[in-house]
Amino acid sequence: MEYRPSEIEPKWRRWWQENQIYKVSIQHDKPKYYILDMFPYPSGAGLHVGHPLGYIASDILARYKRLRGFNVLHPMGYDSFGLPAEQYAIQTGTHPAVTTEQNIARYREQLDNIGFSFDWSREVRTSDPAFYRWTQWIFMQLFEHYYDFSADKALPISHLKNVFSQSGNADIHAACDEDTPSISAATWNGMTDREQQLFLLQYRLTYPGEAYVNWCAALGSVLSNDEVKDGVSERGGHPVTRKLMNQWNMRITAYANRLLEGLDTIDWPESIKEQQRYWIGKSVGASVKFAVDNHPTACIEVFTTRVDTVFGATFLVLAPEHELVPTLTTASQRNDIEAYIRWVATRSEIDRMSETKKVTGSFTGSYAINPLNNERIQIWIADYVLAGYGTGAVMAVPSGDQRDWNFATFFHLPIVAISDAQTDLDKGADPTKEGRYIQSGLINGMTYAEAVPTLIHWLEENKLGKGKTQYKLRNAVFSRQRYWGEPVPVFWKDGVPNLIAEQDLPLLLPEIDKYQPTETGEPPLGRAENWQYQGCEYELSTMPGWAGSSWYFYRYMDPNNDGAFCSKEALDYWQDVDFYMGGSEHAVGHLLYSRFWNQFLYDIGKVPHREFAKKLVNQGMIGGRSNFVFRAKEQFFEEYLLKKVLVPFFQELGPNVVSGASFEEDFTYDFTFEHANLAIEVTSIKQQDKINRIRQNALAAGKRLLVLFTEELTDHINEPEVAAEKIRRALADTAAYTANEQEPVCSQLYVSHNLTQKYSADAFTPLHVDVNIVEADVLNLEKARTVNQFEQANFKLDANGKFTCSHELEKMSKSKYNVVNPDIMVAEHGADCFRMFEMFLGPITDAKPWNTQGISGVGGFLKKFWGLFFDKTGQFSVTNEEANRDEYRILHTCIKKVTDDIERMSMNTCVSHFMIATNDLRKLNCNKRAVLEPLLVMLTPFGPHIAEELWRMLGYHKTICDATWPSLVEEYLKSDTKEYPIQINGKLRATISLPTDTSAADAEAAAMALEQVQKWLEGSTPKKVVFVPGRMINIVL
RNA sequence: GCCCGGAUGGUGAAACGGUAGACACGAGGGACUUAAAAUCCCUUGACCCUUAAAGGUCGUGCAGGUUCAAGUCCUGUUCCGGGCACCA
Repeated sequence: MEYRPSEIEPKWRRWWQENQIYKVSIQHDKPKYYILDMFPYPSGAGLHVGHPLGYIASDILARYKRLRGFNVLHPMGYDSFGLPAEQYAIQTGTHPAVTTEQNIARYREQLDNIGFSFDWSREVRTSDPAFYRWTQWIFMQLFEHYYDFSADKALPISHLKNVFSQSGNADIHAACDEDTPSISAATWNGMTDREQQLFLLQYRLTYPGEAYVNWCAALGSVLSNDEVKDGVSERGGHPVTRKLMNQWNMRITAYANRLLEGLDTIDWPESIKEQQRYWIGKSVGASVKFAVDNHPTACIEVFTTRVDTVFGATFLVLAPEHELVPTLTTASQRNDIEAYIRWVATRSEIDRMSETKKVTGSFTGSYAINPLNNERIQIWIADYVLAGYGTGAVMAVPSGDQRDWNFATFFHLPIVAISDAQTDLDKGADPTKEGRYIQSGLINGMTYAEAVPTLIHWLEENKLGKGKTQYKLRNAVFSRQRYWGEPVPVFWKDGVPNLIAEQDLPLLLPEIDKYQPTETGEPPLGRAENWQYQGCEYELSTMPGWAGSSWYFYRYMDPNNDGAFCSKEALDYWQDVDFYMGGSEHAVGHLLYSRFWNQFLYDIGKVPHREFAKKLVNQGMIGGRSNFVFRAKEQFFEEYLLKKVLVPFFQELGPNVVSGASFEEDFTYDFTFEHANLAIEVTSIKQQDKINRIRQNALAAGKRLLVLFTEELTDHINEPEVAAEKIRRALADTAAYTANEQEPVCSQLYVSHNLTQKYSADAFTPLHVDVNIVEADVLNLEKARTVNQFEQANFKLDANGKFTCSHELEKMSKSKYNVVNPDIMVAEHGADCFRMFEMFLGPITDAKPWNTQGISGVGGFLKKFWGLFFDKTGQFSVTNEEANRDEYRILHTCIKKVTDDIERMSMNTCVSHFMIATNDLRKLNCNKRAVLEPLLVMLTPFGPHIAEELWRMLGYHKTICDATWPSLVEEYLKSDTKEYPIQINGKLRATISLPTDTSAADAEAAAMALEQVQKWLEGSTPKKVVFVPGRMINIVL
């Protein structure tokens, strides 16, 4: 029986579905394993071959874990709120829900084709009210909580109210707005309810506040930074202004430290963790207050991460915008300072950012007092200090900071060494933390670790500073002025936001007439009629894309629960994600925000772990690989004529044939036969104007003219004698003008890429060709003929009868004709082949271009594997005979390698191991159940369809998905002998077969006895012989 | 400028510090066939030497180092990709 994936694959997919093979439920007698893929946004373009890369890898892991006895949760769903559907709605009026539904149907069809083991009964969609009801519910919990630094967790607002009424906010150590005033209990108790509510907003974990946004009036929307290019919108080029808007925010900064520390507890790629660390941007340091000489009330506060270098601070630098600058500028310096400030004002942000070499600055004339040593140091301003960051002032330590060193050197300011480990201070700064401090007052002789706490203690004692931690992380804007998102469950009363009652959830997205902002600039929800809560206005903004994706992984555990986002029972069993697969582009968006929400849900006792995903793997992106065909230009035909057709004429007629200096001159001819007074012109039949002109030209010059159409040359491209014959006839003829009377068949000629080198580069136009009609850079002519582009084309094939294309790596995009739909791959090669091929491409984490070159190798493997189960006549033939040692060795080698490699997600090498085992077993003609059956079980995660089919043939009636992963018997891997490599000075010179238990002395003796070794020894005695048992022998001369 | 990756045959790639290039594609040669397809077998890093057998030199971006032994570890450097941008 032949292997026919197109027959067996749909059959088993149907059977799996009908028998609910992938439906999972809580099973307390089995360990759980939760494997999650980042869910896709269902875009209109459908799935391309880049998407399934991660899905296939996680599916292999899921099926593998199931075979190993785990109860595997492996769900899929859709992040179905999003901008593209809304933009389509604005253009066409189609409700985004409709578009989304269609796109989801298409995604589902494509996903189903690949044979994934998703439990579709658990599908979630973020735009489903049954889902977003709980997104809204979590929002409400955030609103009802604040972050208490003393408890180091979120606590209910009601607790905060109690404390306020007892003792004000003096003793509350909580995350709140920067400018929150201190209040006493009396003040709090004296407030009206409205005043109290407004005051509490400064503490809530989600709160409305003013924020600057990129407002584009023409598009009626807020744009992200990268949608704004050069001050105008990327789409349409409309003006964009900074607009202050009332926006909901998430107080993620409250969790900055926990988000940072949590990174150390999870097995995520280091690069993702680094990006998150950088984003959070924790700097531990100290603030130091500098008094100013002659200005008793002024005080300059700086933040430094290197307080240990304070004795090396030889000047201060303020941002030009710093509020103290006018005060500190002395009369004599005023002109300079003002000129400098004016100059800075003319410089754009870009100028300021790109300038890194030139040192600029200006001295204010004032001096600060270093509080540690009472030295008078100059106060400068410079544009490298930013007003918006920290305090807008830095202490400059030229011996420890290169930028400060540059500044000091340029302006001849003092450079003071502070550590005995600093070197080469005349050449540059040395930021070392090694050594012991010198010229550093109270920390002289100390190490870094001793100096920092000493200094901070001293600063705090003298009230001249304190230890301080800063974060770069800002609170996250949560509002979007859009329609297609979750409504915020808030109504406004008296300028105070209030939550709607929990039993009124979900707050449904209202129907509106148009998906654009209102005429008054309110979000689209402002168009909804009679959309009010108890007579009050609802919040009109919606939630951002990351709202639903910040917690969806819990919904899969209990997708249909309408009493909770997830039941306690489900959470107790499934706990958290064991393995999360997705793209690294979500490094700080989704992956940071979902960690934040999870930490919060943990604080309020709703989820069991601080981190929701133990392990994360990023799959690499798949780029497009474009193919090009080469269309012949006129120059090609001229060169062709010269090389292929005119050669015999040269031999016959010698120098009487002349070719035009440049083929494209209007007033010379392509070729001339002087003796016969005949000119030849090569051109397209479409160039009637040109033909007429040349014809008149020839007439006037008294020359006879032969016009060869490129199209007729194309018709007979492989028969140069046709054209040659024509020239011969023209030479013998007397007619003044000759051209073809027949209409040529072909209009264009395409030349195989490997032939194009014989011609000049100008002879062709490279054109994108749809990669779906190209196999391994060879154009499939049959398919090509059905494409418009090639309807009237002729193809010049290479010597092997093939038409080759060139290739280039580009982004995968429709316009480049390099988008590959997985459906096509599945239709052509089968889902199992497609799955294994994607894995065979290389390590899962590597970015790589899509290239189907090589897929035939995987197809060939599957055929061979299938063939192991059949005899020569095509009859299914598997025997129950006992397997021999060689056969078992092949099997168990494969078990070991595949098991190890799946565990470390090295799917590409797994495929290789299957190939090796199959090749080896074929050589032995092994068709024994004892070997083939375990091998088949191992193949199941990779090729589930072929595995299920052969499993039935082996006589089983239940699915192979519940078979048992074979266990390794080490005994079979042992062999009696080992082929030892023998190295001389580390270079391989010979090999020798020795028993595995050979002693070092015996091995050495055996090696030394070898003729090849003796040759290298030349009678001398080796200095040393290294013997690594089971590895190698190295003889050192 | 800073941070993080990467660099191995014609191609995708393998390789616990221990026989570099497994496995596969492509290419070349051969078998089967009336022929083609399919299938199977052999060769395939570069170079040198040789009738052959065999042998040698070089080789994992480049230059050093550690080691009996380096694609792998260390230092420096070049190029490519990604991220961030004067963040104190």
